[in-house]
Amino acid sequence: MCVKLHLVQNSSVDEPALGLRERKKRARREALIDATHRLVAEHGLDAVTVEAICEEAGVSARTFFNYFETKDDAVLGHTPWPLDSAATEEFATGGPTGHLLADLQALVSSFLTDAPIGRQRVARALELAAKEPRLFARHLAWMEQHKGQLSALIERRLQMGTADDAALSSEIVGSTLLFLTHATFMRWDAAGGTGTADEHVSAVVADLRSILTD
Amino acid sequence: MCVKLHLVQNSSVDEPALGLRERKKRARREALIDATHRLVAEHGLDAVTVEAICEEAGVSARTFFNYFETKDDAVLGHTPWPLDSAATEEFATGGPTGHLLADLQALVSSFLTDAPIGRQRVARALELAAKEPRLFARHLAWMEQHKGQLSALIERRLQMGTADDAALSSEIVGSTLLFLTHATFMRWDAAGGTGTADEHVSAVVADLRSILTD
DNA sequence: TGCAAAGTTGCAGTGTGTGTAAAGTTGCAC
DNA sequence: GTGCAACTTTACACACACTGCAACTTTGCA
Repeated sequence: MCVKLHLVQNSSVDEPALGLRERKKRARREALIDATHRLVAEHGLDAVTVEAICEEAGVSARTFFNYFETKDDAVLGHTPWPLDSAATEEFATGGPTGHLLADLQALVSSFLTDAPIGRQRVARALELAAKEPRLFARHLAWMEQHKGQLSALIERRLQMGTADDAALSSEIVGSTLLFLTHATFMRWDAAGGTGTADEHVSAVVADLRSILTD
Repeated sequence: MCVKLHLVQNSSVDEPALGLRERKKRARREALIDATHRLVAEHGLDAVTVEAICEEAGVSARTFFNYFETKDDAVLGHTPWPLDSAATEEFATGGPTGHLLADLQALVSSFLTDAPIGRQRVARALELAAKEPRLFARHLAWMEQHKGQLSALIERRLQMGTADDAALSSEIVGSTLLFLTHATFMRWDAAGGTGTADEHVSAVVADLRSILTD
């Protein structure tokens, strides 16, 4: 199968123009995700083989695994999580507001908003994940993988916080951060992708608080 | 390899004496878990094949998969979650205290305490899971698998609760329940398995509350 | 003792994921 | 443009997880 890649010229100003190599890489990555979505939507996760996906995308099976660790990751569009953004740095150094909870919410919001995969593709991934529990699990696992980095981030933050905050373990704060991200993600999805990440994370926090303060 | 099973005579009064068949089944199950623990502790998860485990346990590879869905499940001792215990029933019908939070805590505690696998084995599983992120992931996946049942449980409970509780979605309560279970599980492990599940779940709730009420 | 139900086993097969080395592309300096 | 270094893709071989199936063995029970 002969497939042409759509190479989009990056016209943003702050990002230096990407070379052909990098653009091809991204295009191929998205082509693989899209091919996976198409096939899985039609036949279901287990009935689709990596080989079939590769044929659809016009790429060798070996290449597939250069892009994704597992088949499931291709559906989810998972890639190593860029935990070195401006938002994470600001959080670690005590910002943006100085209140732990508010800043956690801001961080969750930035995670969901600046996802390294387009909004539409996220939506399609969610749709499929709802039908295939295994995908959901994989998503959780993927988040869990980054918990070490997250904990380190939080460790930095807690050391410059108030005495109150410092009494918390970075472990539990990290878990909470993951939980908030996850729950917000789901709530956003349940709302059909409408609204902003900010709104949803606030709603989740409110619910949680109401459960915990009986 | 010729391996003899240790068949423990069940002497409890309320449980009718188990037949030979059932006792053998349990013994084999535990033998498989133990063999897996031994080998994985020594060589690491990825270096241990199912075949090796079966040789150690004196069982055919095919039999292994009659007991566990995946290799990872054998480490974790996972088995279909018995969500029809007395504790779950009590929770669904508004008990034991009538306060949602307190009853959630009791439920978490019962999950961890009445695990269908012995305390020691749980401890060993936790030890191994700490070193192998994939196991953790699988554990999360396993919990996620039961979320549907959990949601149904919570749905029943919420319908007989106060107006306050009824405003919550069973979704978020279910997620919270899973989160509490998970976080407590980890905290218990971090404490080296000392203390009771009750104590740890309370501590987790306290921490969470302090994060959320800035 | 004998029969039905439950459990175990070997075997063949599918599919995921990895290591490796050769072949093809791109970036860049001259 | 030419040429070389760095990076990517690809084919191939392989290990291993896991499944379906059809004997075969063991247990429960009359």
